Amino acid sequence: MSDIKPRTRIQERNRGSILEAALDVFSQYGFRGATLDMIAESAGLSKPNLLYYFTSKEAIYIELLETLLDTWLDPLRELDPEGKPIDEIMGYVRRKMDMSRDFPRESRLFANEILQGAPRIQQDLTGDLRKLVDEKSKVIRKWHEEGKIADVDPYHLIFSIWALTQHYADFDVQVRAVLGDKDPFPGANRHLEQIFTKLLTP
Amino acid sequence: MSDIKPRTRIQERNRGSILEAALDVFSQYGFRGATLDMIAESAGLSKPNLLYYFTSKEAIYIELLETLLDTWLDPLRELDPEGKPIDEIMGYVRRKMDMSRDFPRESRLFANEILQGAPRIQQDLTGDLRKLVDEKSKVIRKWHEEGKIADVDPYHLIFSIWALTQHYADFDVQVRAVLGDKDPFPGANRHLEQIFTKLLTP
DNA sequence: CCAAATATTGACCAAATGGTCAATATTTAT
DNA sequence: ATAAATATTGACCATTTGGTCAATATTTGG
Repeated sequence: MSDIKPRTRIQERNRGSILEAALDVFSQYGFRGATLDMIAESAGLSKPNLLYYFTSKEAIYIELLETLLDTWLDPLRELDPEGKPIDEIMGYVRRKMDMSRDFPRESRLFANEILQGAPRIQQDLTGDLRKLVDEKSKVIRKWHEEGKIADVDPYHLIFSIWALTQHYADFDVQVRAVLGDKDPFPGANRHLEQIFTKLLTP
Repeated sequence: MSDIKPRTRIQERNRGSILEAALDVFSQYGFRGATLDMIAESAGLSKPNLLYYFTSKEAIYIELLETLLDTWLDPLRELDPEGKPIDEIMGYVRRKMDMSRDFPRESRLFANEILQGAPRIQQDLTGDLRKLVDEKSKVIRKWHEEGKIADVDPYHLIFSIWALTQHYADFDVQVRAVLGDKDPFPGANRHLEQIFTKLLTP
């Protein structure tokens, strides 16, 4: 039934190396600024070898972007309309902070694609993302109408969460330059807890 | 005394066109992803003509970055230790929002340089920026000790202001994809006013 | 072990890129 | 009007870039 051959040991290994290396390079230099040579060198392969596994530079980039988008919306999807509102929102903030701490390169890949004008994910933005944000905005608005949280603009609340959490990944270089050797995340988590608790408490 | 020749009418015009075009291209694609041909075309000049005015791609980029950094810290410098704390901080937020609205490309140029690891402004980050943030953090801490504002982490407060204000410039494509045709800034300004007023009120 | 399948890579290619340069056009200032 | 200074750009260059390809090496599975 399935005509697709399973991936060999070497394919698994090398595709993984390439995607790992590519994530480094694309997240730093964006699509146009990255080169196949950079990625190949970082992956420990020759360029033709790399191109044995992926048909083109674009194919690598698209694979990374699609993987990223598959998971990037999950934290917001988990916001439960039946849960306690402040807990649910704070849970979302925590999930996003965990992602910024654990997947900074993915965050920067996304930031880079957005800075480029989002040429490859425009449909995702106006489609799935918009729908999800619309949906969760209704939930947040309803929570306010039930007196469970303060009156906030749901859209700008969600943008705030993105802005504040992703900043620690995207502007990591700047944050660490200012803070010196100190890990930013513990203080950031406390600070964001404070911001959103005060903001949302009715 | 001064050996420097004044710039001619044509030099002023063409340097301006080049810098304007370069800001467009560098803010979208970063240094590596931008090309002299793109900039020249956007400026309405030939590439050798462009290079008559600037010695290299790097020289154009550095000029833009230096101009940017000259003004980027001004809003924070204006924070007056003798003023009313919440007014002063809200003033800073407003100045930053005005910048995001009026100079989105500059914000994106900065974001792009940071994503690249800030190779050309590392000294600015660990030098002037750090000093200024340290200085204003002391002011904020003192305001709290005098009971004028709530207890907040001054560093993360400043990062929050950066994150929330710059987001509207840097992720403009995403914000507008979600909001549709609606101008994000009025709602954003109200929302940020709410966030910081609640956060800071003792 | 061995043949088939997969993986590797040096050599190569056309196009793109950051420039350089000299001939020519335009502007300036007297 | 005119000579000097400035501005413009086609042609060119060396290097880089995203690939392509065939010879060879390695792995796989019977």
